[in-house]
Amino acid sequence: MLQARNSKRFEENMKLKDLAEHLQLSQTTVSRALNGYPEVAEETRQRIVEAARQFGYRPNAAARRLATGRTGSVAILFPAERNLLVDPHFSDFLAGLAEKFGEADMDLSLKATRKADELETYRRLTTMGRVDGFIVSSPRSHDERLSLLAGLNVPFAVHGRSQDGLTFPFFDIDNEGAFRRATDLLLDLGHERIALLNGIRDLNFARAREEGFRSALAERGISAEPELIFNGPMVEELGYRQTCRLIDRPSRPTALLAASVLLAFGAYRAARDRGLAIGKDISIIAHDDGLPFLKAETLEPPLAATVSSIRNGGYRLAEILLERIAGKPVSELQEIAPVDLVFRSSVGSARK
Amino acid sequence: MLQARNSKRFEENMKLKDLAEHLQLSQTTVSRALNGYPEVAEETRQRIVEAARQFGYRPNAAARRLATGRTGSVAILFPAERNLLVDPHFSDFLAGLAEKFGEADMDLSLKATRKADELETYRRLTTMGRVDGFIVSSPRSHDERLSLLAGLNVPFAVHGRSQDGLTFPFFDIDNEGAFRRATDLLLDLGHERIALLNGIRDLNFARAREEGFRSALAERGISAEPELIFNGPMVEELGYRQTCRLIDRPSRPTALLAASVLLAFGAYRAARDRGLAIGKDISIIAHDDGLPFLKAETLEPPLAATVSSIRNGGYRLAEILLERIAGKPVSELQEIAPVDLVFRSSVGSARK
DNA sequence: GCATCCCTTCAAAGCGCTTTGGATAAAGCA
DNA sequence: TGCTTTATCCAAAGCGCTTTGAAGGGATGC
Repeated sequence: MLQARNSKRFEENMKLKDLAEHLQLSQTTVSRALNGYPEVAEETRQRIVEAARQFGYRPNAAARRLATGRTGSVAILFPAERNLLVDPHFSDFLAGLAEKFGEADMDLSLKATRKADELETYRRLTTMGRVDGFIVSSPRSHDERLSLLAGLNVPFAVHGRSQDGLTFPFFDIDNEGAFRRATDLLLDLGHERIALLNGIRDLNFARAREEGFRSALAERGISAEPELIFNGPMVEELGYRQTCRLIDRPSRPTALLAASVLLAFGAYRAARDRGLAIGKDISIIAHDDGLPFLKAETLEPPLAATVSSIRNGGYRLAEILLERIAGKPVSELQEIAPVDLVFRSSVGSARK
Repeated sequence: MLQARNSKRFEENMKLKDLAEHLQLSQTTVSRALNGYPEVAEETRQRIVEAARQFGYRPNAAARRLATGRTGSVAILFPAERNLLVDPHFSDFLAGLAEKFGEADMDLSLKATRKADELETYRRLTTMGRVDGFIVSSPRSHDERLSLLAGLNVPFAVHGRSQDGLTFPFFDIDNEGAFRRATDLLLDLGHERIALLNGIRDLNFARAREEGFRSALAERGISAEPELIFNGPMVEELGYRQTCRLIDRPSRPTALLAASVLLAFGAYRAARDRGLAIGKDISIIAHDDGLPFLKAETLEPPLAATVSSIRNGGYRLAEILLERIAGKPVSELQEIAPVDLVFRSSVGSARK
């Protein structure tokens, strides 16, 4: 707790007061001129702006924060245990956030918290007034973070949705529709034993994708076989292992739906290992988040996919949070982006 | 520029003044008690701490910042163009930073800036008093960020070093030594045509690694062939492509030194494609940053490596910056971590 | 000509904390 | 006992901005 006293900052910069004195104007006028308020004569404003530029004057952030109550920063928390940062989906999403917040000159602060401290951290950051809002990523179908934040009455925006009937700003893609259509495509091509390699079960996007998958099957009177559905982290390794397992079954699936290109990449490796021709012996289709280092279209054969850039998602969600902070009503800040389905040669008709 | 007036924050929280009044004490005493200063009677402190806990009092961050001059936040800038966040080396490093700064309750703020704005952003954040310090990553051998920051007189800590003879706090690993020893090992095993798959040329760590490589060769009277040295981003794809190129040369190298497990992973794929037995027909050794999803020891065959966790590096560098901010002299904040060399079966003796 | 308005500008009051420079009372010392 | 220390606590002065409430002066309206 003990803190060093008397730790004044670097060299002294020019202050508003100094600038005002130099210009023979009041601080009020200078402040207003610089912040774009209308009650300043245009000529005066010019003078002020010019002088500020010349002296390199910059308003002190802490003082401004205290006076306005706005912090100019938002936070995103993530579990320190799960190595989320290393998940390229998350990183790419972060990149989108950082880009937009950078443009808006807002600080995006990253917080690793242990699971046990997470809710308390939201509470603490809020009541200390350390942030203007939060980005929440990877919501679970039932997620206590959301009700907490709603209760704290602090702006937040969610990457995805939840199932607990709360109302909040979010950006999501049409996961259910995407997977329904992808499944439909496979069904149209005559596939009936279709496997699903999905994300971690609790996460809402995985639930939605499974729902889309199931409902497409159900419409044709097919019920999903539990053994053909896998839930887990979306990494190459698991795509490989699960696909091996599936291929080695007595009645192997003829098609495979993967929740990430990473999983599909593993599936490709497994198929090759087992000597199966992708697009012929086994069809593979995946959701493509647009990860820059693993492009669906450059795989061999090119991978059919439902596509939606997760990085753009981050960018858009940042905009949503900014608008929320600016006071726009929640009802106007709920966005569901459609997902394209791109047909490529990794899928073909079922060989009976 | 125009900003909404009158945007007061969420519900009102208890303030220091309220707490002091309730306790019938002065703000001074309450503040001191809570911040661990000695001039408060222990009994009084107990009362204060208890009351604070009970009312859920939290000091307002902006007010504290203004009063102390400390912001409680540090920033790391990265180029928006290069998709650095998606580089797993960077992400893992970030994870280490986030962990330590989280423990210290410091905000770590991520800033994507365009190359052209980068220096100006450092300047702006500093003079506005928005940060207590900076983390600088991936220094180039000659890096203008370092001289700028030194001139701004703001604390910063560098992940790596540079060649321009500046003095600053840093954490680095012994890149040169690591690669010298790895090269020595290969030479001891009889290899003479050794290739180097390295990182981007401008980056200082790549320079150091090449230096280590060259000096080991030079000691045995061998001079490095330029065609056997590759510089570029450390991704699987390039490891694959470059290794293919090397193998297809008339006199192919018998050993390969890679600056990342990702590059080595690509090299493995290339060797397999070309029907070469790793550890026999071609020896491969890499630097292992400890990326959690790609473990050198689980590759087939296990990959020999110089190892040093980049995540721990991030953690340690965060400590260094914190100590710098707390006033510790630069000379005590320069750390070069040794690198272990782990022998595994991906290297074997040269077949003549 | 006088009252009314608008356009500019200003002085001063916060924002909620930390910290300086005492003041008071109790304790130590001679 | 009288005086210096020491241990506690306090009032008030910032920190550097934004914003409220007012005022001065020229233009307008009748």
